[in-house]
Amino acid sequence: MGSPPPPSQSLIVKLESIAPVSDEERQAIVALPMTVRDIREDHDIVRDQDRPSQCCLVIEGLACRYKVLPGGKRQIFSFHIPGDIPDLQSLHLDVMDHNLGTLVPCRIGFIPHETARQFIRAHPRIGDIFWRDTLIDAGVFREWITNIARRDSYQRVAHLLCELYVRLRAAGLANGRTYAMPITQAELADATGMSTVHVNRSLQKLRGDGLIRSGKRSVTIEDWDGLQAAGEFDPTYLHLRPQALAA
Amino acid sequence: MGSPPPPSQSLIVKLESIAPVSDEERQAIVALPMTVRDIREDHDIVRDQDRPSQCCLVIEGLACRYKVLPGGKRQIFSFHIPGDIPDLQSLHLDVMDHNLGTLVPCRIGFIPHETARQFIRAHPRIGDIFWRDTLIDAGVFREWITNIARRDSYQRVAHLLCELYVRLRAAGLANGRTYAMPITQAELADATGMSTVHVNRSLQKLRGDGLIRSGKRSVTIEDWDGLQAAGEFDPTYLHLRPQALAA
DNA sequence: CGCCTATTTGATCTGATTCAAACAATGTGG
DNA sequence: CCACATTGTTTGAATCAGATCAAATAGGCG
Repeated sequence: MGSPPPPSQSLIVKLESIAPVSDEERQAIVALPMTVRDIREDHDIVRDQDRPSQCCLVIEGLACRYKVLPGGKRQIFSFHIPGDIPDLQSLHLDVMDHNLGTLVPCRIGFIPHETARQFIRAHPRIGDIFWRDTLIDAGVFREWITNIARRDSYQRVAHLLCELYVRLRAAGLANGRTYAMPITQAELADATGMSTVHVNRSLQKLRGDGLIRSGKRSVTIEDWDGLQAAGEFDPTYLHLRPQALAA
Repeated sequence: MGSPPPPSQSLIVKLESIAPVSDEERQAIVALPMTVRDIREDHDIVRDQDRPSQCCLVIEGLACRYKVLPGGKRQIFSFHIPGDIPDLQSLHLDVMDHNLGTLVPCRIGFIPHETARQFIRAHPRIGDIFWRDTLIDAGVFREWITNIARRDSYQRVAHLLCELYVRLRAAGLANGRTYAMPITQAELADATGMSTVHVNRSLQKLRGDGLIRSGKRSVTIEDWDGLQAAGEFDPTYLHLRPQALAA
């Protein structure tokens, strides 16, 4: 029913989840020119050492930032859902220090740096929201440091599931207590610094404890309070506005 | 000889290490009004949950960002040397999601948010450098994630020592291959997600392997190539300008 | 149906933690 | 200037969480 939402709809929802956006600004975002491209699963969008000339907006799908170490091990730094601009940093840091890749088939919008810069100049308040967004990113990284360094495997996985849930809910992408999670256990392992085997056992324990149910590429939270407690999860670091947090 | 440098001198050096700064901008920075205060060792400058109304510049000393977990464990996210503005983020994120504290007696400059905002408006290019700086912060966090999640204790400590060295050198605070490191092993443990005991043993091994010498609150790098190799250290993620990197 | 990828299970091994105590360095007050 | 307290470093022994290795099972899908 009705025409499909413009590609920038998810971006508007995202920005509104972290700061107020005026009508005029909303319209400017809708008018923001971008090239939309579909990218297949497990494909790099931007690579370590690249010097991107555009930013990319996740319109549909799921992406992640990661790095591959000399020994071949992979570390995932963050997952990116529709509305995220994972390489906003390339506006100010010319050379990439990590990769950005898809986890599932994605629809990605590309915005040339020059366009983005003009846009920020014309709408400085949105520029500030962008800055704010990159600062939240940094907060997420700090939380991941804490998670990996100081929590045991069970807590780690619980925490990650909480984060995904709250972010997806704020983006309007959760269905009650259920959300799509097309992430393999190997990828969860690369994100949490654990082995696949142990991710599996931790998930089993979370299920056994009645905190979650996990089916085919999706998760249902059975006991939200319990899951938060298990992961010592406190969403403050996501700096979401109250309405996005409650959602 | 001559008068002491103005408190903003370290800030200028820092900004120049990550982007070019014009004469006019340099003068504006020197003129930037700030309140200077000496803060004693092991004291919090800003606390988790605070809503700061000013940013702080490390003029002298060493500070760190950290969080304390429910169980009482502490995680250190970053060390901050003269020239750093560790809570620049508070300009855009009203509530703190971590603490900022001193590790040694520090001289700190406080710049009211309103002043900083006006300054950025008047000197947008410096605003961009500030943004860039917070993006580099995020890069450092990512590297710490990698370090903690994917490297063993020996590598972790080596990597951290490399990072400190390169940053201090870029700030003009290294003396050849020697630099002040008034960080206890317990603090190194809190930064690397290890136990004090193991930090100690890793340091001993680094010494035994002839990579470093460490004396009273200082470190001397005996074998720079070896130390970098041991820690898989690659300074790209610090996004320093070539001249600052070479220093 | 058969191939490929993802999940699950079991057994073993190890890097790092924990606990406990000695030792060294530094500072403090008498 | 020394006794004492305090904080940081070092050492040893026991233990454990999680990695690793290996193999079985379960889903998707062409």
